[in-house]
Amino acid sequence: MDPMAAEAGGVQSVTRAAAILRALAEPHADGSQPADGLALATIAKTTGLSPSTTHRLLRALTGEHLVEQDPSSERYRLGPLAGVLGQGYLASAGLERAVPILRKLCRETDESVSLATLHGTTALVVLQEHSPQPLRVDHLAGKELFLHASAMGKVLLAFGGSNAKDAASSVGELQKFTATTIASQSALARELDAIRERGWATNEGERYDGANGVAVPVMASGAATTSFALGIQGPATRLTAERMAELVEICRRAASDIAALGIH
Amino acid sequence: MDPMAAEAGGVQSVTRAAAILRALAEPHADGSQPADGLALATIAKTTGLSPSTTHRLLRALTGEHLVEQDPSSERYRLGPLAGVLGQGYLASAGLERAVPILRKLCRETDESVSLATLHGTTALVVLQEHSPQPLRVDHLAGKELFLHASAMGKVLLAFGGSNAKDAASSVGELQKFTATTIASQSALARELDAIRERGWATNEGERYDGANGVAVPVMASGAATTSFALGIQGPATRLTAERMAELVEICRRAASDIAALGIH
DNA sequence: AAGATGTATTCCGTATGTCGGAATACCATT
DNA sequence: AATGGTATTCCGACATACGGAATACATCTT
Repeated sequence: MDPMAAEAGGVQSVTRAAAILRALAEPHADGSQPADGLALATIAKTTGLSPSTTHRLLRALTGEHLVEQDPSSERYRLGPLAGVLGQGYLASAGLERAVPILRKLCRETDESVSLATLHGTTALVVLQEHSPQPLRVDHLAGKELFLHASAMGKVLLAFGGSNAKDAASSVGELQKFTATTIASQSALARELDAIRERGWATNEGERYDGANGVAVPVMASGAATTSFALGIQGPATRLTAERMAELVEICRRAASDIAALGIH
Repeated sequence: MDPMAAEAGGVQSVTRAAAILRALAEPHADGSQPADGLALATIAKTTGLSPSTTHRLLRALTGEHLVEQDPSSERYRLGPLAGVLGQGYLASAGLERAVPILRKLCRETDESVSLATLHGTTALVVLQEHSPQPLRVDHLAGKELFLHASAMGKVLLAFGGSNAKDAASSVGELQKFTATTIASQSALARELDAIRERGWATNEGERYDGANGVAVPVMASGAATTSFALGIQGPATRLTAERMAELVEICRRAASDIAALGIH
């Protein structure tokens, strides 16, 4: 039906169900608040499905506990099986074993630490340890970051396996957030080359003013590519360019510890 | 096809996909190890689907990043979208806001603390804070506990809304794990009545010898039923019957703080 | 090395399960 | 009471997904 449906895949009823799940997982969209629960009509609109199809799929998903419906408000939200799958992902990717390493790095640096992986055209935060300090920069695990406007994203592009130009163009349009956001393909490609050269990336207020970060790839020794990046985030006041350069070493050590775990 | 298919629900292709996801999420089954990744044949066998159907569904799921396939071993495991959904569940249920409360309770008691909800015929651990002590009892978040052999499970049964007998019979067969495991419906029903009476439950080695626990319901003031239980777990040496009785009060306070958040 | 299992993967005609418009039921407003 | 906006159910037509069998591939066997 949808002119630009086509997509890759096999069973296009699973695809639709996945679209519904995605819609339920993201609170963003048009900037609305947490707004616990989505109405059927809302889901139908955002997924582009007919209300009756949406309802049928939701029934099936509810039966599987992937979705649950609030008895009073009739709104839908993700169900407990989604929670099980989330933990299952961490376990099956071997990521749980990385938690202690992140925690240690967090304690040693007193800043927020996170691990991200390439997910489609975004960097997905899969693990996160919060800085104990009151002023800090947090990504919630599960959050998707822009590849061109985050240290971890740029690392993933630089060490993703394709050359700088292809990687840069794979991101698509480069949304401009702040004065320092990289805005052109060519500038991004140059930045990626530099990152690959020295082995790490920084982000100085490219997404949010005052929020900096430094990231390194998680690579098995000898490997040339990776799909995980380890990063430290914090306020620009503490995470100055000099401090970030200092932190690279300890960060790199933690990354190689993680790589040694055989993360997938 | 399957004689006992029927099931509730609408779209029975989503049901099958969910079965596959469940299979990938659980490492248990016939006691096999972590065994990162499942082979197509294994998935087909455990779900009872034909290999070609399984493959088609897996293709669709892979396209949606709900599943990913290891390039070398060709085995399947859960993908990053599963991680996103897991976090989305916590967020949409409002559970993230409960984390600080669990953490506080954990610090105050020095024991592992967890929050569980009713999921089908099991108690699903949705949040968990680990005791800092080396000897401790941990449930991993995402783990499913037996309702009749855990303090949190018994609380969920006792305050789930149905009367003691119905609740007791809804569990089905009562698997016997240790000498203290409740083994008969009638004994369970009596226990549930007692729990409802005094407002909290304990578990003294009913699942694992030497592992005790105490749990209270998370109920909005005035409400009579709940679907969440807050529990403390620890070794029997530290968590004696007396100590558990003492902990009930602080535990109950934490539970009412959580209830005040408007958890769903 | 050539064969022989065990995989995952693709093909393709059939019929089964799914689609979505329209009718209904159910609440909240006004 | 009447009304607008929900979620939900029906049902016939169609397209989609089904699964047996054929293929491709890789890893053990002899």
